[in-house]
Amino acid sequence: MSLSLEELALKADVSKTTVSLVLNGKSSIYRISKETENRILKIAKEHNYKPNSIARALRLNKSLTIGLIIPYLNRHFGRVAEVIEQNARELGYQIIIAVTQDCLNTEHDLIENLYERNVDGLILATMMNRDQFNDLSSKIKIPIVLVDRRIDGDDIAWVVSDDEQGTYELVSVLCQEGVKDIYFVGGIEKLSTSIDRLNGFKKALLDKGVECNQSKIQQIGYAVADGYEMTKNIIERFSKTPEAIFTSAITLLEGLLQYAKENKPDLFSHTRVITYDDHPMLDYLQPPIFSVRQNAEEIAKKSFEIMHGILEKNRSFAQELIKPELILR
Amino acid sequence: MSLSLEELALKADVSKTTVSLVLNGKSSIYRISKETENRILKIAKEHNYKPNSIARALRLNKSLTIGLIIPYLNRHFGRVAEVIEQNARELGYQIIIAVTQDCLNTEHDLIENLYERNVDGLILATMMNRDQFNDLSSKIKIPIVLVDRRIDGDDIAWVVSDDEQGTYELVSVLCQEGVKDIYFVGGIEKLSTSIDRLNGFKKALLDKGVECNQSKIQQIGYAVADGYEMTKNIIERFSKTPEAIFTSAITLLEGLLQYAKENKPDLFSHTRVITYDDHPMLDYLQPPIFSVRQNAEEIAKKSFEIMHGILEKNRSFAQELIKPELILR
DNA sequence: ATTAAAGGCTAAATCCTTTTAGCTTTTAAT
DNA sequence: ATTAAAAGCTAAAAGGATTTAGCCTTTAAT
Repeated sequence: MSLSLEELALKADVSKTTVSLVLNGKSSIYRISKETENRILKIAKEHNYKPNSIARALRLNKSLTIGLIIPYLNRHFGRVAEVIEQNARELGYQIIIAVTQDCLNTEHDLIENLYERNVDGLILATMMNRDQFNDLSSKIKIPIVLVDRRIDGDDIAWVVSDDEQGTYELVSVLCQEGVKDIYFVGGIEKLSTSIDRLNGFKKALLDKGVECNQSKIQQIGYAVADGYEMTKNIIERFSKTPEAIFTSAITLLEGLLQYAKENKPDLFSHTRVITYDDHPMLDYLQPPIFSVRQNAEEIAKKSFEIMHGILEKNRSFAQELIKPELILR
Repeated sequence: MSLSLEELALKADVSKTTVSLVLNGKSSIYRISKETENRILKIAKEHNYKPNSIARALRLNKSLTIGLIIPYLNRHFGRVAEVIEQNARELGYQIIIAVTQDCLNTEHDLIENLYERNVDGLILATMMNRDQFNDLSSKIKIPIVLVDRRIDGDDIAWVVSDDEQGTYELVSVLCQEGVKDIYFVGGIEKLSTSIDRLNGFKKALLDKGVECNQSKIQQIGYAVADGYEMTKNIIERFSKTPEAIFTSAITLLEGLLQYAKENKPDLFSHTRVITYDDHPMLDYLQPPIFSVRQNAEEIAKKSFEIMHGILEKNRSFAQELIKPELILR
C-alpha cells in the first residue's frame, strides 16, 4: 500500500494531525499557514498519498460502499447493476453485489451479511412483503432503496418501471386491433411487478370492452420453465387456439418459445404473442413480437440518486415510476 | 451495529482479550477454562455478536473482498459474475464489481481504485497486453486472476474458454458440409479471445483444405455496431454473396442480424451464419444458427477457486482452459 | 509592561479487533 | 518449605485516519 499519514508527517516535519487537517481541506479553519499547507500538499502529491480506506471507514463509520441485492444478473438486472456501478463510482462509492436467485431466505441472509459488513446503504430488488420489510427496517439502521419491485408505504424509497401503464398500453394495442381472447402468463404473484402488470392487463381489457376471464390468467413464477408450463396449460387445457398470449417477462417468453418449438410449431400462425421486457433478438423473430422495454438505465440512475441524496444530502426517501417504452414491430 | 468486543467483555466479566481469544477458537492454546469459554460463547450467542468487519480488516490487513473488473454486465459476464459471487459468498468473501466498457484507461483507474480500497485480490477481464500487465503486477501486491481473456506468461493466472478449439470445431462442421467461402467477423484484434478464435478459424480451414483468404477476415471490435459495419463491408464489397459468415461474438451476430434486416432480408437464403457465444433465442431464428456455448459457470467457478487457493491455501497461480460446447441446431 | 487575542500547531483519544508478552495464582515436585 | 511448572487470564500495542481540546508563541491593545 501507499504511505501512511504518519510517514507523510515525518517527511513534512509536522504532526499527523496537521497533515490530516490539510488534506481534508481544513487548513484555514485550523489556521495552518499557507506555507505549511503547500509543503504538505506537495509531499502528498509527490508520494501519491491515498488515505487507507479501511482506517477511514473505521474512524468515520462510513465505508463508501453500497450493497446491491438482486435476483439474477440477467440482461435487465445486469444493465441496472452496470449503470448503478458507474453512477456510484463517479461519486466515490463502490458496489458490492449479491444475487438471491429469487429466494427469500437467501435475500434475508444477504441483507444481514452486507449490513454486518458495514455497507452504507442497500439497493434491493426484494421479495419481501410489507411486514417483512418493516421488521427488517427496524433492525437495519441504514437507508434502503427498493429497485424494480416496490412495497407500498409512505416512507419507503423505491424506483420501479411503470409496469401497470406499460402493460396497459401494450395490451391496449392488441385490443384495438380487435383481439378479444388474450391469455396472461404471469410471474411470482405477490411481487409488485406481477400485481402491476396484471392490473394493467385487466384495465386494458376493461377499457376496451374485452371480457376478462379469470381462467385465462396464470401466475406460476418468472423462470423459463414456468413460462413453458403456463404455455402448455393454455394450449392443452383449452380446445380453442388462443388469439393472443401476453408473457409478463422475457424469461416467460423464452419458455413459450421453447414449448412452441417442441410441441406447437404452428402457434404463431394462429396466435399473437406480446411480452413485457424487450430483447434485440425479438427483431428477428417471425412474426414480430410486440414488447415493452423497461428503461434500465433510468431505473439505475434514479435509484442511486435517491440513495446518494439520503446519504449525503440529508434528503429523505423518494419514489419514482419510470416510464417504459412500447416497441411495436 | 451490534455489540463490540468490549461490551461483551464487560458482560462476561473478563477482558476483551479473553473474549477475542475464545471467539477465535484459541481457548485451549491460551488455556482459557472451559467454564469461562462457555460463559463467553453463551453471551456472544445471546447478543448475536458479529465482529466489526472493518476493524478486523484494519487489524488483519485482509478485507475478505475481491474486486471483479469486467467490460460489461452482459449475458456472458453477468452469468460469470453471478456464479463468482455465489462461490465467493460460500467462503466468506464479497465481490466488488466494476465495469470498464472495454476502455483501457477505465480499466487502469478501476484497478488502482479497487487496490486502494484494499481488496484482497482482483479477478480481471483485461484489455492489457503483456507489458502493461507486468507493469501493473510490479505495483500491485495482491493476486490477480485473469478471466475470459488471457495474457501469455508462465506466472500469470487465468481461466478462459478454449476459444481456439471451440471455433475450430464449429468452423470445421461447416467445412465438412462442403462450404468453401467463409468470412470471419472479429472483435478487438489484440485480445486473446480474438487471436484464439481467429487461429481456430484458420486452422479449421487449413485442415479441411479450404483456402484462407486474408480479405475475408475483419476485426473491428466487439460492439453491435462493429458487427453491422463488418457485415456491410462483406455484403457490399464483394460481388458474390458469401456462402457463410462466422461472427466471433453474440454482439457481432446482433449487428449482422440488424444489417440483414435493414438491407439484405434474403441473406439467410444464400448464406449460412455461425457464431461464437450461444443464446437461447437462437433456437427460434430461421434458419438455425450454429453456435459455440461458453461454459460461464465453469469459468466463474475455476477463477474464484484459483483466487481462493492463492489467498488461503498458499497455492500459486494456475491456468485453465474451459471446454466450450458446440450447439448444432 | 501587561494582558488579551490571534496564529500555528499537536497530543491524545477514538473507532474495534487481534495478538504479543507477561502477570498472578495455583498445583506439583523435591 | 521452597521452587518450578502449569493454569488462567490481561494490559497494551498495533493497524491508520479523524477530531477535540488545548498548548505555546507572536502580535495587538491598553
